Amino acid sequence: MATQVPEKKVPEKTMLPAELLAQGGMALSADVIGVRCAAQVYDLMTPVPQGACERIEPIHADDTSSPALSMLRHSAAHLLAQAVKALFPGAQLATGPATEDGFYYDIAYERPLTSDDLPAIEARMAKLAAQNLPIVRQELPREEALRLFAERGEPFKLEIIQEIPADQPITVYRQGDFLDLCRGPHVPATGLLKATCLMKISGAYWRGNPENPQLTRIYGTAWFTQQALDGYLQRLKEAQRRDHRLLGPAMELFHLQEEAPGMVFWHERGWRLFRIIQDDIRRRLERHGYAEVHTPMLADRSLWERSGHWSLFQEAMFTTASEHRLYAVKPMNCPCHVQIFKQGIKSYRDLPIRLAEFGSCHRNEPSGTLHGLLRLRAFVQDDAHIFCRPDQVFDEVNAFIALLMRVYHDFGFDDVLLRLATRPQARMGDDALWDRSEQALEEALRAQGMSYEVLPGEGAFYGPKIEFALNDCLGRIWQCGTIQVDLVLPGRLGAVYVDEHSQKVAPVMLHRAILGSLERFIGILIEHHAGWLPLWLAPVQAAVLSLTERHESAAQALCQQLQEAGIRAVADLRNETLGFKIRQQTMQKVPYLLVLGDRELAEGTVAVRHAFHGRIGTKTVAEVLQMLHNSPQPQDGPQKGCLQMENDP
RNA sequence: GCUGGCGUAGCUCAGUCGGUAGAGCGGCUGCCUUGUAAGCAGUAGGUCGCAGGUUCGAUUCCUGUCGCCAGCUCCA
Repeated sequence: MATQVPEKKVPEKTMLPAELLAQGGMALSADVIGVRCAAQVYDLMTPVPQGACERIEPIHADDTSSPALSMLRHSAAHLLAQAVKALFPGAQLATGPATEDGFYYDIAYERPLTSDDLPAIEARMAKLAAQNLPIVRQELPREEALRLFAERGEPFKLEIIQEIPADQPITVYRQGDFLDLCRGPHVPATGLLKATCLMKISGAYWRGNPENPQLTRIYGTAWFTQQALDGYLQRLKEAQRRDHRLLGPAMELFHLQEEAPGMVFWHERGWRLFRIIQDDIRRRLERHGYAEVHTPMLADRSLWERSGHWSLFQEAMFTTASEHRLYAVKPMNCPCHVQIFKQGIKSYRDLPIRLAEFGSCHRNEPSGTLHGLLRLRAFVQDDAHIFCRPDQVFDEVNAFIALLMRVYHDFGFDDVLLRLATRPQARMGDDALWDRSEQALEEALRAQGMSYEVLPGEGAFYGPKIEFALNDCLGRIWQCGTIQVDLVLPGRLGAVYVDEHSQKVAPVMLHRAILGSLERFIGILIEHHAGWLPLWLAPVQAAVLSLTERHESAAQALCQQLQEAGIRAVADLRNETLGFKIRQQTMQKVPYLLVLGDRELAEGTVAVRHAFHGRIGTKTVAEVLQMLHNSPQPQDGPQKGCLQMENDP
């Protein structure tokens, strides 16, 4: 971008926030830590350009808005750095920003810092906070700044200074004998940083590039009050309680073990859940004009060479050899689906052709990236490839988004992150087709009334895509659904159809998945519902509990009656107290507990308890069946939404 | 894959400054016959992740390796 010569004849008139506040008739009370001015936050040390905004608003030291917290946390990062420099004088500071709910600082030191070092650092931080050191801002000439940080042995800071555009001032913030390069804003004194604690320590590369030296990253969090900090720590604990890696085995759904890293052992209940989900998706796909197929798990290396996977994806593919031929275990289903498309001659009138597969894929992911069900080496995708004409892309994408949102809604997700990834620098296919494809995706998003984020340059080399992502319990974002335009693969693999002019042309191919991987989706589902799956998904919907040995046969009979009525029921006939059985079934998140004792046998009823909501009352078996059958089913049909059970008791 | 941490009974974890280990829960047996989130007693479980090294002796110290956890990078 060409920059005009800055018309900096007279330096712009500026005023400190305190003056501005006074001008506006507002006194600068002791708890004011900054001001908000035209959506911009200024700290008390930074002059505000006059005329920057009409109205300024003080920010108080109990503000819960994210700019105010960011300011606090950014200062907390400095406090951390100050403590580290005091304890480990040779440490070199890289960067230390505020994050979504805390802050970190990347530090290089002669030895890696470990979690054993944290208590000492934390203690020093508390001491520095107690001293209530004023935080002072200072603008420096570039040479002066370079000299200062060279003197202090901060090579990373020098690198950063050199990248600051020449027309931007260089500012440093000081507190006591500590000084850091920083554009601010910061709170006025370290005394505000009392509700601060260090969380964890890990590695990070300088500038996120693995070629660069690895630094120690220390994470912490900071809040304005101890109460807010405690609340945050409490929320973290809650989130951990939802962790699918703990809940899954506790609910007897699955386990993982080291002989099969990144691969799941599904137990009966988990596999039942898997099948319920698979059947639900299968039913919807049938209604939406998809044809389900099934393709080989292994294919000869030559197919992957033709598809381009061998050159781009080889690292991630498992291979196996037989009779002097090398096979790769499929990491994706697309090349195989193209092979099905290629059988016979296709007319433009045949399109779109939608081939779906619950494709079992293997990818040799780096060991460090594996994470419960959310990141595996073997997983099943609800994959499909739509072969269509360029003019059909919009309709297909439009229909897909509607289908996907319907599915997410039925599974209890209404908060979906949508991202449109557009053409990268390195790409294949001509620009006219890219224009048309990106436009089709964007128009479909608008037609569906979706808000989305554009990620410029993040598209695949073969085409633009829309990603649909969900959050897990720790706020991490996991991509599930996707729809990707592929302008390249059909051509590479020689797939064609005959158009209305009798010409053979390559179809556009849309890769699309709703759940992404069924395994990952189940992991997110468990966390989202904290294990309390909607009734239609619960692997066991009801447990019949016998009170004593006298009630065993009646319990067994009731269980069978429920099963015959299509309810997934088990009988708990163990010689244990009722309280014990209720506790165990509750921990396994079995939604309905049906108790049979003398009273119920005499009355011909059953005592119903909902594991989450508690006692419901006594009902006849007919009433129980009616209640279970009337509970909401997934839609994409005439029925209503899902039974929601959001939290634990 | 990289950096750091961790790996002890089925699970959660304690412990050994180097002398082959212990608790709670769970399991089993018996008692109890149970009324809405853990009844009582007894009892059996362990090559202390795996492989080397140091040592009279290693679960403990060292090295390597595998796995797990957090983050980085990558990704459904």
